[in-house]
Amino acid sequence: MKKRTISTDRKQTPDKSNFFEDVFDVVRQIPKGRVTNYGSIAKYLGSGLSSRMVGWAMNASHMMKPKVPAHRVVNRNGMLTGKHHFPTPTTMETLLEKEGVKVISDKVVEFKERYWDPAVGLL
DNA sequence: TTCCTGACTCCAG
DNA sequence: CCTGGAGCCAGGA
Repeated sequence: MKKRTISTDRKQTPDKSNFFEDVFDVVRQIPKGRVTNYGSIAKYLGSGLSSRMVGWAMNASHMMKPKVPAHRVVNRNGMLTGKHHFPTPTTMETLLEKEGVKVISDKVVEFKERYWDPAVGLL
């Protein structure tokens, strides 16, 4: 097996892998009423992780405890690309609006102002 | 092991 | 402005 994946290689890890833990940890630190994008998280973790991996990790976030505020993570356009993966298609925007984030046409209003960069927030 | 898919992003046309 | 293709890493069949 040439391809040595983290989970297989580190199967001794208690959780799925350190990767999930890192992603969740960052997402959980997103301030209420703020949002971020996959690319920034990937870049913050940095190392070679791709944006897709972040979103992919979010897919497992639902079963994680404490629950991860995946609704605060959107794509670079501020569009709620992952809304379809929530219990209901309206869950994501509902949660966001409840936190004070307006969502119109599956997009975060004033995304640029609502944007929260992990590298800055965790500074 | 190889092939396919994915909650993304960037670059061209 | 919108669409398509390539790059990206990890997991499942």
